[in-house]
Amino acid sequence: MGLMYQPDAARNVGMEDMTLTVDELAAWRAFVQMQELLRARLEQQLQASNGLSNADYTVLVALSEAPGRRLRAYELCDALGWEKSRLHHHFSRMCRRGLVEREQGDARAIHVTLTDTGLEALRRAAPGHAREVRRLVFDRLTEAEVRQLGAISTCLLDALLANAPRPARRSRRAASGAEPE
Amino acid sequence: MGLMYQPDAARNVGMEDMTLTVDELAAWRAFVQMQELLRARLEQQLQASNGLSNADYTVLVALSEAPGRRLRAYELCDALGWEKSRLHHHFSRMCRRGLVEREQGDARAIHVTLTDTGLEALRRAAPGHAREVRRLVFDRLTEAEVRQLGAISTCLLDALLANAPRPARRSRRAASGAEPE
DNA sequence: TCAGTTCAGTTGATATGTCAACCGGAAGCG
DNA sequence: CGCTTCCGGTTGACATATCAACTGAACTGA
Repeated sequence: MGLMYQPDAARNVGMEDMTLTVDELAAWRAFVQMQELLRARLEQQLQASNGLSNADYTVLVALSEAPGRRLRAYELCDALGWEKSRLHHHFSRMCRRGLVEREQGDARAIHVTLTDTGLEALRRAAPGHAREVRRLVFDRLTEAEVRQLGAISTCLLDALLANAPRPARRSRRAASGAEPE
Repeated sequence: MGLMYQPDAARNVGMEDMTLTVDELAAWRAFVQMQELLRARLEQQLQASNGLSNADYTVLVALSEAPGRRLRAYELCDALGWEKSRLHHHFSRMCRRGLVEREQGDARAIHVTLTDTGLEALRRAAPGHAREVRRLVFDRLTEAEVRQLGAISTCLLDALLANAPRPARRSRRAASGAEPE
């Protein structure tokens, strides 16, 4: 997703049955580009200051909030919205760095546990990361815009979760409150 | 970036000097998750229907809009906001698939040219992709929300482009109108 | 109890993105 | 001219993400 959908694109590409209006086009392009740049910046800040990737950070946060600072692998997958393979690979890398530990539970259960090292890394990284988010995002928006952004995001997120891909996935917002179903 | 910044996270992680308000937290979490899911869905749709990645698609669109369907490598970098290394690697892969061609110009100039095959692939992919964007995003939003999303995105994007990282980058919105400077 | 299925987890191939180091032509400057 | 610096482009190492195939435990139903 990039700078596509410009009015010109319709001509060049044969999208005569244009599916998006000009306003939508403009909003979409700005959104996509903003979102990519923002992601890259946050990634760089985390990486440079703490040697963590966004993915690392996300895993650490999820574990730090779990009871006993650990979760079963598939729970973590659900919480993050990751597929099991991604988690497995990433988990292995984080294990090597001592941020998390693998524990064999009963039967097939594999527990992912946050180590002290991991928690310490998260503690060091969190304030700077939060500051960056404030600096790049919330310092630029009015209160109304923050509300709008939240509303739009929630609306789109719900739709995305609802019409899920293959297996009707369960709720993706783990760790926030009561478990679904 | 994931489910971080929950009120609980502050306790667990020692972010007592909380940098984000509760409202901001909620908006941020929804935004991040929505954005990741949306990206994944669009990627899957493109990949499944046309064997293209988002990155492929973005390159194809940028080239299709360029005069003569070609750009110098660094222009393409600028247009996409990619670093040269990323472009080089991706370009090589797309070359192998016959979507684009490499042309040695004068001196150091390398021209990236859209092939007929590439244009054809773009033509086949564009309508479905646009439909997916409409289905997942614009069908869910009111006109007001579309305007808000555009305004917020533009605002944040400008800020991101302004306080650029290392070398003060030039404008990132290429291919949309007159060339900068 | 056994067959078929589901499910958690693993693995490997491949695609993708990032970083830092490098190469050689171009530009600026004495 | 000769030197340095800048810059477009290349390369390789590595981290990351995705997919499909596989393993073996647990469930299901006869």
